[in-house]
Amino acid sequence: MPRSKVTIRDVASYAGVSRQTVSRVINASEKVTSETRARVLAAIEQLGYQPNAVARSMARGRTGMLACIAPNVTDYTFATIIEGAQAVARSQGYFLLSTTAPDGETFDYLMDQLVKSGRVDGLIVIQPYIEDPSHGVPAGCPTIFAGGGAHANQQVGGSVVLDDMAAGYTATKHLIQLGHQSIGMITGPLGEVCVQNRMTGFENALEDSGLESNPELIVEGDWTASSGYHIFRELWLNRENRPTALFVQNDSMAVGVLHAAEELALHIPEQLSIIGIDDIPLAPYFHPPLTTLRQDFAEIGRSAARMLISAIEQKQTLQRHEQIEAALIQRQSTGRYHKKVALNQAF
Amino acid sequence: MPRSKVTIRDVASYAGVSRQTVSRVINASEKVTSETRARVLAAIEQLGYQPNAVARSMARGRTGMLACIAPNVTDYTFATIIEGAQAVARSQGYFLLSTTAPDGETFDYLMDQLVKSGRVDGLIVIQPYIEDPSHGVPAGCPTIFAGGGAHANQQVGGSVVLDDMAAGYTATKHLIQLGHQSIGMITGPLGEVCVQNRMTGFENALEDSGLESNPELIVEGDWTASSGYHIFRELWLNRENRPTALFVQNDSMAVGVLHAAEELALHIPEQLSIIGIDDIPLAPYFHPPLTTLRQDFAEIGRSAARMLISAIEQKQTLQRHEQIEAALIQRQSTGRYHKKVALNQAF
DNA sequence: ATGAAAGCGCTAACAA
DNA sequence: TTGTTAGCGCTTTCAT
Repeated sequence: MPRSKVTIRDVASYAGVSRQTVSRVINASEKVTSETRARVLAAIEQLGYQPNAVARSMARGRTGMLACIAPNVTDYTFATIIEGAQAVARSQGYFLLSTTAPDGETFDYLMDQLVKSGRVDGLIVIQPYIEDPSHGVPAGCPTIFAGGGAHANQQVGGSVVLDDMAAGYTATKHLIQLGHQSIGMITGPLGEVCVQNRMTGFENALEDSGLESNPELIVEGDWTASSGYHIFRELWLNRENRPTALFVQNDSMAVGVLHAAEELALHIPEQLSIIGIDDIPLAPYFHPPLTTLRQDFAEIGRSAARMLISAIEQKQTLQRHEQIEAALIQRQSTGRYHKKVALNQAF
Repeated sequence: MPRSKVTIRDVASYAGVSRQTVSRVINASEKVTSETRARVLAAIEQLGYQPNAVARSMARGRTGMLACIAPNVTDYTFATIIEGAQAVARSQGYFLLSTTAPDGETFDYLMDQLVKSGRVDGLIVIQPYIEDPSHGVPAGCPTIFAGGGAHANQQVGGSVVLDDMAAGYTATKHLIQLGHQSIGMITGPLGEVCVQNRMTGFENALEDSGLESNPELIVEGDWTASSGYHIFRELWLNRENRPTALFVQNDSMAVGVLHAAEELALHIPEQLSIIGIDDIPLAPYFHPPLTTLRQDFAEIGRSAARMLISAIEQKQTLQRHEQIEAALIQRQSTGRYHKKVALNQAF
């Protein structure tokens, strides 16, 4: 779109005032007579004037634009964080530019193009990987780390993360309370912070109940349903000890497991309990409906945006670190451990 | 982030040239001695200079920023379109700002803030509703309508849409070819363009095969799994004529149907064939794996971004209208119609 | 309460 | 090939 033709000058001359007065009106300054204000407002209305955002950014040195960087935007969890952040940003007069950084090189490029070139005032970074969480966010750029994991040792920036350790603990405890003693786990990629934390929660829960974790029953997946499917088949068909319950670190993989179990004519939860994490919208519609932990991703996004804007507007320091708890959603994929049922498949 | 402190002036004086020369170097103009260029480049490197994007936008009258407006960004289909568009945008040196416009008021606000205030150079609009598709996109703003439906009568702007009529036809034809004669349909919200087109395709396919469409077997859903679930229960339990096959206008609703069918102890596809649309990532993992039509959403986004950038750079006119075809993905939720099986439920 | 002047950092048009 | 002169549209001093 070519530059909008009507500028502050036009409004000023139309209203018979100086440009500064117009500026004062559109910036809601108090130091204008209500009469002058009315005249200016009328002129604005008449001319259909809309202040040029680029010029304002130029003059003010701030753009009112935030960026959210995530590995991708199609994943339900990331998208929901982004949507939450966008809602808050917009309500506070900011815009949120979301973009993907699948690798470090892209991330660096974005830092140049977004931050160093002054396109945005602040950053929400969703960076789930353990390796170098900040990955070179330019010093002085207000940044909030969201969702991924506790980068608590971050020298700059606040964070809003899931309490993954508690989530792993809760999920595992749920299975233990149902009487399960042989509990397996399918993890996400080991290079991600949340995966490690969920594992720790898992181990802690077992330990607190005097159970031993069996390394044979812990397998690394890649978050996809496909990986859950293949891992479970392998686990069920080729291992000596079969678990009676499985903690799967996200719902997509859990669906893969459910599907494989179905193919193997396994009865869920009678022969195997399965718990996921995320509570994606389709979770209640799986076969059977999936017990899982609900994460409030939208709230993470909202909270991150709030923190970021506060920091930008210097209302508060950036050192806050927030954790969002997950809630157990009990459906039909988990059930009490019944020794007989688990051992003989005579249904 | 406060304005980056090193400007083109600093580089100029450091390199002992004028600002204009620096400008030429960073804009890859040919009219610079390779020796000067080297000196300037060295200065840039030394000082860690990064051109200020806002100032460039100001001087050039263009921002290099595009916006994609969708009803939401969490829906898999929208998110995928956005991701495709982002990839192309970035590869061409643009940024894509995606944002949501759940209602007309928000849309208008965005037009002011994004277009009239000069924040973006062009627009990709995902507006699935029949009512006023352009909804007041300011004249002169390069715009591409994506995904929603054929706004072919759009006076301004091109479009990249799904061939929903063909999709509806293909889905229905598939069921007919399996021998089904009593075919029901669960549609999306009737106010959406694609819904109408898919219905037309459905009707056409029936007609071409000499079948009559039964209005009793056509019910409006809202795209959610929950609506599919409830509609199907109602359809199955309270209607006189049960269909032997169901065309469900998206995969989420199809999952709801599958779930309800499971609860009713129906055998799919022996007693009922179900076909969806979208091919969401989890479709192969449903119970049974869902036959559906795959839509290449990423390609829609890519194509839309390409068209938009071409239009902005005046490489071509905006009047192109592209249609993306869907592909039948045959899985296990559809099967041949067997009269006996359908009539007696003795499995 | 209002206005005049001086930039913000860059590019475009013209000169040299 | 390089430098000079003007802006882009707005906000921010500082006067008045």
